[in-house]
Amino acid sequence: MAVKKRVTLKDIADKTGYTINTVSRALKDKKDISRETREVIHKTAGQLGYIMDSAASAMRSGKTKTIAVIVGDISNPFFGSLFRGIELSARKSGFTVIIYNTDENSEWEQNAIFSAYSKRVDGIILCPVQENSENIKLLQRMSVPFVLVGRYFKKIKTDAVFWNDVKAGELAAGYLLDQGHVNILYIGGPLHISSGADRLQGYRNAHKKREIPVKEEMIRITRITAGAGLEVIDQILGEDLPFTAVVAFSDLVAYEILCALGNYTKDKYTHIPIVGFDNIREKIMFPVYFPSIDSRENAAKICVELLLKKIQEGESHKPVLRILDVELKHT
Amino acid sequence: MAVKKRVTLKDIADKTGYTINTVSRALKDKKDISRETREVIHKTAGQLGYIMDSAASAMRSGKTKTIAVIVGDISNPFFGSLFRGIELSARKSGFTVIIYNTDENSEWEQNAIFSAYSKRVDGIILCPVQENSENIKLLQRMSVPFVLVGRYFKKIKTDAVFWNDVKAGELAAGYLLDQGHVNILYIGGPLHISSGADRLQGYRNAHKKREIPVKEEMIRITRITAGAGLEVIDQILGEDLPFTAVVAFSDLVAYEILCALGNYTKDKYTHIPIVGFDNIREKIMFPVYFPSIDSRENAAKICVELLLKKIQEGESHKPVLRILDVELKHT
DNA sequence: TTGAAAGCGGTACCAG
DNA sequence: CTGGTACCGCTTTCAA
Repeated sequence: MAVKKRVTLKDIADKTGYTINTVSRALKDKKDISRETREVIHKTAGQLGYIMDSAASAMRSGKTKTIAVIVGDISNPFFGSLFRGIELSARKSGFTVIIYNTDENSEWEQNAIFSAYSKRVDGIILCPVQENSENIKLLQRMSVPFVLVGRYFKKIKTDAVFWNDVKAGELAAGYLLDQGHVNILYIGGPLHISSGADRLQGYRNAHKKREIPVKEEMIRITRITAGAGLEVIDQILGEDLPFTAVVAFSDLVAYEILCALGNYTKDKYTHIPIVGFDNIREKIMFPVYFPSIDSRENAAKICVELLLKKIQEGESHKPVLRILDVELKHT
Repeated sequence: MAVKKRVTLKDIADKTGYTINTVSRALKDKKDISRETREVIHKTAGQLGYIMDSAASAMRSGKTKTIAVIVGDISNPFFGSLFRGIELSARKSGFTVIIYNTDENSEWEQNAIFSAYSKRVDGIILCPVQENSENIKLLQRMSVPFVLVGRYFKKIKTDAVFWNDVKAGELAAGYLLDQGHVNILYIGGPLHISSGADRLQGYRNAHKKREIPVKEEMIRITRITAGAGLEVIDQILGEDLPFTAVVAFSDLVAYEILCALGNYTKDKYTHIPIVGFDNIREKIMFPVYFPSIDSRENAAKICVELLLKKIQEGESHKPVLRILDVELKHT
């Protein structure tokens, strides 16, 4: 049963005596084809091992049933887990997913967008780099349906699904402040990233509400790619900064910090009070415990639903902001 | 600068006065087009914001410059990291990557293969479920270039890149045996999976070489999807099994086991001797340390190179097995 | 060096 | 209910 050449509609048409057209419609179960015909065609299609050429289909119909997901780095479990959720939801609606990594770099982000457009994806889910807003404007000009995830632009109206990061930052810092800490090291992401700015704002708010002054030297901004946490903490430890607790930009950064601190304490497994974000331990079990901020909602699913809705509605769609509520979780 | 409709070659042709054909070849920098013409065409293409329709291109040329990666679960950092490496290598050669998750389920694996075929991917990198060999035979019949990663079939000749898992198992068990442990719990993957079978073989070999008897009740086979480690250890702890050390199927399972054991000891962070596989800490820092088996080679890169070679060579390609040497790494 | 024409494999649209 | 035909946008081949 060698299947060297691709089986096409024509092969089925030849074998059954119907036209390509009829075969095409029969296989799509259009109701204007008689039950008998449909069955015959389906059967021979099965026998021949027919698999539709989606490139051809896409070309004519303009629909690829494919969405692109563009994120910083898929090997980051936060994105990995998000992506997995997206794939699951997308699959349920018959969509396939292409992935692009930006490494938090605008140029690669642009390449990804171009490539996705070139492949005629039906829509894009993007966690934007946010160094500038060029790429977003580009997406808008191309009029490809897209949804931002995890980050948003204050000045541009787009669909977006993101966490309430001001509240997140406030919860994190507040938790530690309420334990009596007043020197809380804050290691956060760049301020051009909305979550970076918002979480820091939350950190400040928490202090203000408790009338505790924020010490600016406790605030450290860093890259959010892998290894960044290590670098910062390494530097900080050279400064003799009197911090007694830490708010880390993500659980991953928190782990990096604990790794680094481990080198400076006798017992590697006694760690200082630290709070992270993303609650990665809910997805990947890990035997080191600290509180983490997260939402109860399924961001991935919400993204996909929103995107599909947007794809359906087309131009008439009005931008929707879905802000996910967050809470502090003790695993 | 509204770019509503897609810009096509025709638009450029109309604007420059050349034919579609000439435009196409000019944009591909074929040398049978005069420098002048090329420049004019490139310039107007830029002005109009032309982006090639790869669906159309693929249809005619048969090449999509896309590969599919099919793995168990991308949210597993092992696969996430592998995938990332694949994407990096593929990108360098101008390839895009589609991803499919099988959840270690043959049926989904088949769907993934069909979908990839339908999208006319140029090649596939697959970590096979191995419940049976139907899907591999399917791939061979479809004559899509593919490379297996992490697992191989003893009875079927295919291209494959995988770790020396017998040695891996031997190193892991040997390390613990040499520390004086004689009751080493082995928590491994299903035996139909090559790495599951091979690592267990290695565990046995290590005992044999040291003339230490293997106690069969120390051998536990489990699923390898998330949470499986927890289940097994939970059950084992009800049995009062006198193990003093553990060989875990992967670092992820090791972490799960440490989580579970944490519930039964006073100090959560004092853990029993355990050895894992994959050395996930090399990619993602975690402040819990134990030895892990891994290779020095870049599996992802090797996979991509092999696949691209196979794509180029076509039918003439002879299957290649790349067995990666492994070692025990103390982070 | 450039142009004309024939497809790639489907789908949309209209006719019968 | 089924067939005919144009056509999606690009690449290939051959001719000029």
